[in-house]
Amino acid sequence: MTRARWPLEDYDLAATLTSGQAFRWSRSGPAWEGVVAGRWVRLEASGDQLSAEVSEPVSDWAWLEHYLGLPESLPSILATFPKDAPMAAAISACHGLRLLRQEPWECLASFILSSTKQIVQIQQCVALLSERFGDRLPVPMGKPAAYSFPTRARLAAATELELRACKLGFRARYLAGAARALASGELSLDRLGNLPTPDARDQLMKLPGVGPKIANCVLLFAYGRQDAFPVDVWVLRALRELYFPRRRPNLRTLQRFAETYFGPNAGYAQQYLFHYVRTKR
DNA sequence: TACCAGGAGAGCG
DNA sequence: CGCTCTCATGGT
Repeated sequence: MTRARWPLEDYDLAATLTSGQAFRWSRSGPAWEGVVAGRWVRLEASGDQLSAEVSEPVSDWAWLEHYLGLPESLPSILATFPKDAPMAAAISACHGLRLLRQEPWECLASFILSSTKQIVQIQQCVALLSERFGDRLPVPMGKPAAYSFPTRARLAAATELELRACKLGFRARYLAGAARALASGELSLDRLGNLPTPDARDQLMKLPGVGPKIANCVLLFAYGRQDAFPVDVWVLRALRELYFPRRRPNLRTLQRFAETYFGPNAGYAQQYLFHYVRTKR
């Protein structure tokens, strides 16, 4: 089977795919085309249905359901958010916004090269890396070429200069260092899944180019740690404006506040705040 | 032309 | 610690 359908409830596909968590999706008319788990995928949401199309027959769609978080119930997550005015505004502005569950290596690599870059630039870097170091994937007739995201081993073997040619700039050294540390077995992304969130975060931060923000992005967007709360400048601004309009708490203070105040799904709440402040201007 | 985006890491008091 | 500067690149 190359097509599948699901009922869709409380799911804004466009907002989810463009909310700065994944960087491989491009709009194609009413649909979205991208690469998930080494497969070319076309997604279209119409009314209360989601349809997916892939280029080669598959017998099991669990990989895509997992990526999209389809089994997850959004209302029960939103119910854990604090009941305050800023959160209420964010929820009503971003109805159906979801968290994806991405492959850890691709997510980590994407966020290592994300620092000081806008979403379009990150998309461009990821596309260049995939084109040059990934494998060409089968696509339906007439579609532009698509490539898998390069493996750690492949990027570990690349020179820093080759990575710089993908417009990574000073992040090329970080990505090469992280790819090599993982390829050598010095650190295993698989083992992180079994660790408590703070320990997993410490492990990630041993990698070059990975600080608290990027570690939290990976925990949230790839490992499903919905308590991880990435604070970038947008969220920093939002927290200060919405919750501390008079004082000016520093990053550390806000980080601690966020992790307790927003509850067990703090990271999910963060995504709502992030998307809310980014789209309202 | 000069300046800005916006995360990690190094350097400094 | 906590602040400040630098890093590469494309856009204004």
